[in-house]
Amino acid sequence: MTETVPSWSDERVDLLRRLWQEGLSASRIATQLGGVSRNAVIGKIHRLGLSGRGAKGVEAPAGDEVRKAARAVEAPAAVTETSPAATAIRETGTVVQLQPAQPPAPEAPVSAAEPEPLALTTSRRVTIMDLRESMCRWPLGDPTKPDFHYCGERAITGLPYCPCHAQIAYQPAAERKRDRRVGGFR
DNA sequence: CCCTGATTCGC
DNA sequence: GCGAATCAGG
Repeated sequence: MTETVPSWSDERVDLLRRLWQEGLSASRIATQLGGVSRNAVIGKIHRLGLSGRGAKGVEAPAGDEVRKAARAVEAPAAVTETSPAATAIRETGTVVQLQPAQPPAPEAPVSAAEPEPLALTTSRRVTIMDLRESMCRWPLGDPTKPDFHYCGERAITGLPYCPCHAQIAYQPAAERKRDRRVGGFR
C-alpha cells in the first residue's frame, strides 16, 4: 500500500483552516497535522490567502502571549489565579491554592499506561477541536504526537476539568504537603 | 535561544 | 502547488 500522505487533502486543508483560525501557531498546527513542517503550514496558509489571521493592526501576537494562551489549553499548569476556575475554587473553598500540576509528562508514560479507558463516549479521541466548554481539558499523551488528546469527560461547571482530574489539578496545600506523592496522571 | 509569521525560489 | 531556507522580528 502506498501510504503517500496526500499532502493537502480536503480534510487536512479544512483542519488547517480551523486550527489556524482557532489561533494555533503554525508549528502547533504542523505537529497536529503531522507529516508537515511549520513552513509547509505557513506556505499553505499563504496560498490559501489566510495570512493575517486576526489581522488586528500589525501587532504580531507572537511571543509570550500566544505561547501562554496555547499552553493554557494544553497544560493544566497554565491555569491562572485570576481565571474563573481559580475563582470558583476559592469560592467553593474546595481548594486553597493552585498546584502547578504536572505538565504533560516528559516521557509521557501516560500513553503507554493507557489501554482504553473511555467506554462511555465515543471511542473517538477528543482533540482540541472536539473540546467544548463543558469538557475536561486534561491532556492525555504526548502533545507533540498526533494521538494527543484530552480527557473530554463532563467537566465540573466553571472548571476546566472533570471531577477526577480536578482533584489532581487542584490539591489543597495541606493535603499536598501531607500526601505529596500524587503519582501523576491517569 | 526560544519562539512567531513572511517571503523567496528551486523543485 | 509545495515547502526548505531564509528573512525579520518579539
